[in-house]
Order: sequence, then structure tokens, then C-alpha cells
Amino acid sequence: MGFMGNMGTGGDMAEPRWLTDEEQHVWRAYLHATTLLEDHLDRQLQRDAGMPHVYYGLLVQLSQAPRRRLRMTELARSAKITRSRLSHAVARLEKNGWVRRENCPSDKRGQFAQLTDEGMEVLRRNAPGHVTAVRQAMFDRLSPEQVTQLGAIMRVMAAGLEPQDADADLPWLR
Amino acid sequence: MGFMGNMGTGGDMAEPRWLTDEEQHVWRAYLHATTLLEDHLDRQLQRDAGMPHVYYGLLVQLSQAPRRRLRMTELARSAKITRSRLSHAVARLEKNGWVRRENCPSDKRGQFAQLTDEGMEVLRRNAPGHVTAVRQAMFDRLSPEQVTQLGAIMRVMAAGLEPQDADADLPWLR
DNA sequence: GGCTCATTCTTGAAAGTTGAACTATGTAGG
DNA sequence: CCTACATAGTTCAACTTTCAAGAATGAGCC
Repeated sequence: MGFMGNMGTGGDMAEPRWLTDEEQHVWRAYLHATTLLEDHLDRQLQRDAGMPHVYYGLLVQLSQAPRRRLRMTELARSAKITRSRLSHAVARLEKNGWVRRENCPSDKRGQFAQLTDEGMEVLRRNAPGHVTAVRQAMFDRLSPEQVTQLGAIMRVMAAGLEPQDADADLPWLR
Repeated sequence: MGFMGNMGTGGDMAEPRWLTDEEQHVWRAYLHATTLLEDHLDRQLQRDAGMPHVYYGLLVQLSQAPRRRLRMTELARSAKITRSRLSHAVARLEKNGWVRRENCPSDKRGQFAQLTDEGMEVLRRNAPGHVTAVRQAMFDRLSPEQVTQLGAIMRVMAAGLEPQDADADLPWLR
């Protein structure tokens, strides 16, 4: 008996639609691939750049923002992490000298996280290795069609999980 | 200037093949979708079952094993986590009464992790909610073709990241 | 047996994450 | 102005994960 596929009826609980055999296999493959990849990138970046993948992603976001800085909330939103987590992360990156905090003049509650030159340099040094790792794990293994398919699939999933869609199944609240 | 796409040449460092525009978008979508989904499942299970997604996965693995038990190393391998992490996790699950440790008679170093009846019951209670969450996030949003495509893609990626493939690009070592 | 090396699993400390509580500031309405 | 509530960001404690080190057993070889 499984806990994703059909367990048979008989319980007094509402029966969901269990996963088909194919769906179970896809789900398992998804879990394996995503956890292996995230672990792989975490180790690669921890070894080469001295920070986990999420932190590296924060630096990348900042590097692409105007004046290389973003409000904390904005950065948290675009990196898909909580503000609490970001506070800790930025504190650590600041200690490394890769990010600097700045007060927001127009809103005294606000803070900017700004990428320092040193942070930019860390990014420059590690970008080649990181891109290579991503390529070897994903793009060099997939056909062009698969890359396109993956993009479409991931966009659909991400759209369904965006916070603002939390009430998407509660239309009567709108 | 980006750190995944072409940054232009001119550095003294070996230039990797940067990501194309489409690859960058796919990569971004992949990161968003996977982190949003993992966060979503973590919160759902933490709220309903009182444990993170990885721990729930351990119970699922055990529930499908003969006699509902597995050697620690085997469980770690199938769940794609380190033995250290598993040790801590099982300690916690044991404290909850959901897993029990047993000595392996044929190898005195070995330990079995065995799912308790209580653990089985937790699984039973939470399986419907969990499957529903997975379904809403993934299978109910994708076409049958996309599900098949996703399976193929994830299998390719997972295969390339399996530990034993660490030397896959070093054929002269074999 | 005894040596060496591999394997299994655990441990402890440091690092990272979470969720709730908290401070401070902004905003809307009387 | 004042109250009430919302938003921005931080902090604390509890929890989880990682990495390196360690204890115990197994396996091969002389």
C-alpha cells in the first residue's frame, strides 16, 4: 500500500484523487532531480564561493537591479524567501563585505541592500563555474524541445504557487 | 550585464558557454517553481503533520519497505540525504514515536529504522492532504503530455546527478 | 591472530531557517 | 491631533542541516 497511489477506500475520510502510476513515478523523479540538483549547486558554491546557492542568488538579483540595490522586501519577494530569512542572510553577506545596507530616505522604515564592489567581484569570479554546473546538470542533457517544455511547465507551476494566488480557489472572496 | 548570460569577453578567465536568453528564463522559472513548491509542501506538512516535507518522505519510504523498515544507509540513499542528516532526523522522529530503531543482527554496526504503528497512522491521516497539495501544485495544472515530458526531463537530470556518476566526465578513470 | 583499510552510524558545533513577537514608521479616518 | 491599523524590517528561540571528527564493526591479506 502506498501513500500517494490508491490505498483503497474504507476510511471515514474524504478520499482525494490518488496519483496514477505514472504520476507517482514523475513525482518521485521530480523529487530526486530537484533535491540532487539543489544539493549539487549548494556544494559547488559553498566550496568555490563560500556561500550557499540561495545567498549567491541574492547577489545575482542585486547585480541586476538599478544601482545594484534593492529594498529588502523587494529582494525577498524576487528571491522567493521570507523577510526573516533575508535579514539573516544579508547580515551574513554584510559581514563578508559583499553587501552593504543603506537607509531609505523616502521611508525611514526601509533598508536597501546594495551589492559592494567586492561582492560584484565574487560574482564575477564564480559565475563561470556556476553556469558550467547548471549547464552540465540541465541544459547540456536536455534537447532544445525539452528545454522549451521545461520552461512552460515550470512557469505554469510557479504561477499556481505565487502567494497572491493563495485564494485562487476561493473566488467568492473576490 | 548578467551573471548567467553573456558578460562579454575580456577577462583572463576561461569563458564558459553562457546561457542563452531562453535558457536563462527557463532557469529562473525552474528556481521559482521548485522553491515555491518545496516551501508550500513544507508549510502544509508542518502545519498538518508537524514535520517538514523531508521527514514525511522518510516515513513514506519506510511504509513501502518490507516489514516497514530499512537500514539507515539504504534509507538515506533512497531519500537522497546524507547519513548524518538522517541520524538527526530519525532521532527526532523516534522522539515523536513514529519511528523505532532496531539493531541489525547480521551486522552489528547496522541499524534499522522501522515505522511504528503510530507513524503509520500519521501517514494515513496526512496522505490525503498531501496528495491534494501535490496535485493542485503540479498534476492538475499540467496536460497529460506535459506530465510525461516532465517525467522524462526529471529522469535525465536525476541520472546525471547521481553520486556514482561523479566521474562520468572522467572516462579515463574507468 | 593481527594489520590495514573500508563501512556504518553517531555526535557536536557552527551555520542556516522558521515562525512569532517586537520596534518603528507610514497611512487613513475621525 | 489621535486612534487604529498596515507595512518594513529585525530579533529571539526552537529547529534543521552541514561538516568534520569519532567509535565500532567488518573484510581482506599476510
